[in-house]
Amino acid sequence: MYIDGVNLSRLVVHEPGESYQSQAKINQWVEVLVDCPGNLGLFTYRLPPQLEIKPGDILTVPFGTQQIGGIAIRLLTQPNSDIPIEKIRDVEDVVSEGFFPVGYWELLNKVATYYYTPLMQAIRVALPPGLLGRSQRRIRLTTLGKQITKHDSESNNLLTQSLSPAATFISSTAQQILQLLQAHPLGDYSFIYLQQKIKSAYRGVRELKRFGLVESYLEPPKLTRPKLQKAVTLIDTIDADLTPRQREIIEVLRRRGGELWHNELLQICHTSASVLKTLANKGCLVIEEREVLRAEQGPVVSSDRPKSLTADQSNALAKIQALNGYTQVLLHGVTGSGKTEVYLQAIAPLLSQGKSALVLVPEIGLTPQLTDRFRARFGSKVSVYHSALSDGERYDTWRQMLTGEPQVVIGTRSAIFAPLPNLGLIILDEEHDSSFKQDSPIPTYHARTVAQWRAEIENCPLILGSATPSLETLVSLGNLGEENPSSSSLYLSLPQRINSRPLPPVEIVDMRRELQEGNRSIFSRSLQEALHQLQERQQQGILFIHRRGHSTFVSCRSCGYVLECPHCDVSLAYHHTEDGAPQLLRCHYCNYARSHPKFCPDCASPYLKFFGSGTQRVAQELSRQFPELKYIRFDSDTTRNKGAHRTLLTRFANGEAHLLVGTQMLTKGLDLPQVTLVGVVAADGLLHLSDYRASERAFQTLTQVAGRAGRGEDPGRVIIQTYNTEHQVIESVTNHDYQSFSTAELEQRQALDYPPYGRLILLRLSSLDPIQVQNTAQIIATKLNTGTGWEILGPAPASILRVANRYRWQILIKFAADDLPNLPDWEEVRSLCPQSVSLTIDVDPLNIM
DNA sequence: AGCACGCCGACT
DNA sequence: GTCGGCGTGCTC
Repeated sequence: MYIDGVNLSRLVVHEPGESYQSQAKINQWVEVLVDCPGNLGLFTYRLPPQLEIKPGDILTVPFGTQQIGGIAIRLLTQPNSDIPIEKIRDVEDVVSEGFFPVGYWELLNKVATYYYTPLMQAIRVALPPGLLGRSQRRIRLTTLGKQITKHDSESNNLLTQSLSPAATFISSTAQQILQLLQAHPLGDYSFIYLQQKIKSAYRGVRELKRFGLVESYLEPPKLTRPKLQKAVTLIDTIDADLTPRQREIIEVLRRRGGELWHNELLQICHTSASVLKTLANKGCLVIEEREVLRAEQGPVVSSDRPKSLTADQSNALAKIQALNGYTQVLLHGVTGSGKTEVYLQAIAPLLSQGKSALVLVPEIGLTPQLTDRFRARFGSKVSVYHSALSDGERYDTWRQMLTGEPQVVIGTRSAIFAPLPNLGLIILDEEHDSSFKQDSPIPTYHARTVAQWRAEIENCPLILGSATPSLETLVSLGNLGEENPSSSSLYLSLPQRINSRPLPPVEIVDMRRELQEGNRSIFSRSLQEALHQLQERQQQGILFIHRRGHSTFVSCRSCGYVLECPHCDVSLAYHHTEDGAPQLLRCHYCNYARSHPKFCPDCASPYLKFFGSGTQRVAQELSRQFPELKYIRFDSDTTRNKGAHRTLLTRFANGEAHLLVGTQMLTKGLDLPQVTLVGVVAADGLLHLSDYRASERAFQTLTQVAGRAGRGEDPGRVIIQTYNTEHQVIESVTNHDYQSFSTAELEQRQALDYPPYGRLILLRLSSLDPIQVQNTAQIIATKLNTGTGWEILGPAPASILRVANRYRWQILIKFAADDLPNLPDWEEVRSLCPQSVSLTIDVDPLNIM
């Protein structure tokens, strides 16, 4: 971990002592890990007598001219002698007493060390947003500043002359600022904003301040706080002297159980707050603020009971329940084999033992079905935690976890840091999914890796579930054949679908032959026939397309000009919004959008044509060829709004459409029993990606999407269209043969020392200056080449050199997985970067394009 | 990150 | 000589 001067890698938050009361008087100082990007280690603060602090508490402290967040690390009986005592300032406030248990702190330290991230950054991912505050300097007009008119300041005919003899004129900078502030309804902007908007605003503001036209003030940090609501509680009083109206209210309150929310009571009794206040003053009831939880409201689901298990499922469950302490379990179950039921039944006994369980899923929005099933089984013990929640919801759910009530938390990757004190089990569902890896910002952690550490620290089992396990997981289990009781890993297999349903047969269609034989449609004859059949029999299916949008690019037929994003080196994709709405071209990298030009910007020809086939294009083609067929588009364009996934899936489940047309999202754990047909429009986009993981990803995606077919009563059928029928991945997918795929792929990885046999660290460099990044990349690579124990690949420009106007280069460091070499000194590497070049160290990168 | 200070080139 | 740019260092 790089933090100047202080080695924080073994930093320990002292456990909250029992003899806390007596300590409070002695410990007048506290060392604080402060939330400032410079990472300066620990700062000492004085503890004002009215505050009580335990190590691990989240604080607000003064820092320079501002107030910022920090974590109390340890209490001191006397301050460090090397800082002058008069420099020590008082802690401002305690934000949260949610202390970190010892094991949790160890986990965060491990994340910081392994991912070469300042500890504070690791803490940031673990905390809900809005706990670590930061004050902001703002500038506002004074009463005088509001009175001064534009004309006054421009003509320098001043009012100001009467204010200050020095004020002979106002500089143009100051005038601009004044005008900007006067345009604002409240005459109030943040200092930062003014600085961005107007050059050298700092001097202008100082000038205006001298004239008394503006003032600057420090806005205290905006923190997420518990939501409070007034509650009314009945106090049993014998004969109070009450009016009939007051008696009536007391009676209502008594009938409702003696407790109601203040506003509820007002509404029921059609009365006013003053009446309640009077009653409170008479001692008949108490009005107090109470904390209410802002938790995401799940839909009402009818409760269910444990289902009976197949022989494989019960075997797996028995093995899991026999576990004692940390074990990594791979639950390798084919699509539709009932992994979720195993999870549910593994969790149930834990809850009654007073323990909690953590369930991680790739993307929560995509799996309303999964959360519904958990809610049906465990009711209100289930809470959901992910970044799409509002800050308040996240904060409250987080605080609720700290209570230690036995519960089930379902969440996305950041939920691996859920502060559950008594964890009995961690489950990663669809563990192969790449969304468990964070690309940016740092720490670039993988939830699976962190889950392994956490399970080890908490000494509880970790279940990794997948139909297509990642090669990392497969290899980390060691030799699968043998049962090794002393080993801390376990392989469990569910090779059969539930109710003995067969895996769907997979048909490969050679699109080259289709073309040769005169079919120029994007649908092969086989798929066309299947779609007709779907319509005739009123069955349902899924059509998988590798990319969203309408077409991959737009180009001119006359001169070949391709419309590109002005900020990135990619072509713009055409997005069809609605009929009649303006046509949009959009960049998938920076979200730049422009209207579709009528004429070629280069040669003015009106013949602009769309190429490639995204979801929209396929959907259009469907409407043309199958006008009777009803479909629902399911991709990130149509599911952007909150709850859209659920709505679309419900509509599909209600039989409102024959087809679900969509992208990657369709592969992630959808359980739609009525789906009989799965079509893959073109597998080729998946097969030909230029990184070493392309095959693995293609195999996983195709197997998963194929696995959506035939999960119900009716048998399924899968049609995959490709120009590359001989590809090894295609063959493995056709035969549902994970074994042959993994064996072949692992051989290749081993030959090239790629993960899981070797390890990678990717240095990503970016800058607005194309020359400077390239040079820096070269300098760093040269420097790294002088070291030993690793291999350097690159420097190379990123496959899309420019994104959002930043030029990107990268260097890949490859080394053996088992013996950790003396890795380069990152501080030294960082020091080779000029100010304008930013460097990110991505440990175990998944995305190296 | 902010926000100082302090050094240097381009003007009055 | 001052103004206004920006590079450097500090924050308990």
